[in-house]
Amino acid sequence: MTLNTAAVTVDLVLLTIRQGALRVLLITRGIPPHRGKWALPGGFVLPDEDLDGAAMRELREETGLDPRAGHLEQLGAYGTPGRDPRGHVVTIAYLALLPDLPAPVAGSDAALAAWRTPEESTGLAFDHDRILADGLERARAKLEYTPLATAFCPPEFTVAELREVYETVWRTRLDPRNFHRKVTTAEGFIEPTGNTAIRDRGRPAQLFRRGPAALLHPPLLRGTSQRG
Amino acid sequence: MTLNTAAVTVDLVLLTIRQGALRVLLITRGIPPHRGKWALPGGFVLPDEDLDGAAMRELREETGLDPRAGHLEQLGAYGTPGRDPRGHVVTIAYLALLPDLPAPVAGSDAALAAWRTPEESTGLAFDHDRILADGLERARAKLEYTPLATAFCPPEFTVAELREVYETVWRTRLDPRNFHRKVTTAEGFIEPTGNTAIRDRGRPAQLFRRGPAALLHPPLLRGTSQRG
DNA sequence: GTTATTATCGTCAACATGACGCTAAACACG
DNA sequence: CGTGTTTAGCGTCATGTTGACGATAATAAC
Repeated sequence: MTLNTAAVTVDLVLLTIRQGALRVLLITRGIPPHRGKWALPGGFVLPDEDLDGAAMRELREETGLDPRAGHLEQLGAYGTPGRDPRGHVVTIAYLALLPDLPAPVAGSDAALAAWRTPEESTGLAFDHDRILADGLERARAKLEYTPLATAFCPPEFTVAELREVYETVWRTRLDPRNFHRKVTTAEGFIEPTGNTAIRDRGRPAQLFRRGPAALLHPPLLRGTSQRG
Repeated sequence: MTLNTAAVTVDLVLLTIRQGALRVLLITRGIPPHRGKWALPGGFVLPDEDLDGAAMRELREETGLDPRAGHLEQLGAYGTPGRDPRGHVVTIAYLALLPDLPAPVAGSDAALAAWRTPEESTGLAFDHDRILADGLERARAKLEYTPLATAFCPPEFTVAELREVYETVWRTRLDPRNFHRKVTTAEGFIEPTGNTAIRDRGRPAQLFRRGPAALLHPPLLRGTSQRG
């Protein structure tokens, strides 16, 4: 039965919004191959460990975050021969959308892990450039027809904060009034908590939490308005 | 580096429309485990073989079909410990949408392979019930916002044939007039070939081929009309 | 010819969208 | 306190899209 075996790893595309920009968590590799290069965090799947379980374990190890705080889903399998010089290594990539973390990165040396923008994140080890590109594309597409933008937000958030998620991930500006109408009328997207908050300036805003919907009806299409 | 290795297989969810129903290709297992049970076709990834390449090879072996005739995409990785009694086996599942094949199933014993409806396809070997369910869900979702319904059609097809694809996969009825308007106005979905064809009865219909679009704008949402 | 059947175009009300005006409620400043 | 600035959130309107369905065209069967 040992016709052909491969090592199986999981790699994580961890996305968050920090300092007004979409950022991905990268680590520097401490051991060969690609020693010293930037790479996506990841590791081997342990014996008797579920793929999803391995991804959740890695997420906890890298960020100290409970996977339930954000969103974690499988992105795809990458197994091109030669993608790892050590031999046949198949990696299962996962995509996570996370709220901005209170602590930088728990459990990791700050010099070895950093939140980078996608533009700063070229030349990664292995085929991680491709995996990152696939993850970004998946994230952008999913914001249209799922309520996953809320995964980038803390438990309570304002409509403006949710709009900033869309504007950041899609690299566009959205009309605040039309956006407000769309997200508050989309069934099950967000629910008012009854609380209000003052963010920087201006009138206080209502706080919302994520609603029960798994799909957006109608979707928030990207062809929305550009604001002056 | 041999910390933990697993066997890597590909399994295929091959969907087509035959005799007015959506059908999936199943095989009967000739060897243990699960000998005699129905299962999705699949096999081991060969050394130095790409995952996509292994899926295309299996597709050719099982159907005799060129992968370019339909659509083939990765569905996901399944690696729960215990899913295969032989040990740690991770499978990469692929989803294919295929036109109705001229020959039944080339290169396979007819008694060992069959096109079954999803309703007939419960109790499969391994975790193939789950993989099949995920594949069906993916196919249904993708018809909404991609032009992949054309992958179920021959190179030239009528609007009515395309509509039957949607009706079959979604298990609904769509209004022929509104459907015609939507697919002919959606940019790059289908292109007229200039030919016409008479199908069963009635006025001859124009023939179309698939257009260049990769995404449907606007999407064909499922909330369409029920016809009496 | 008449009838049955399907293709394709047209109409219309309901709804959704994008552009944008307007008021409300906070803070900063004098 | 009053005024200016900022953001929240509501309202309006022209335009586009959708679903329901009428009408006509083009074929085969008879």
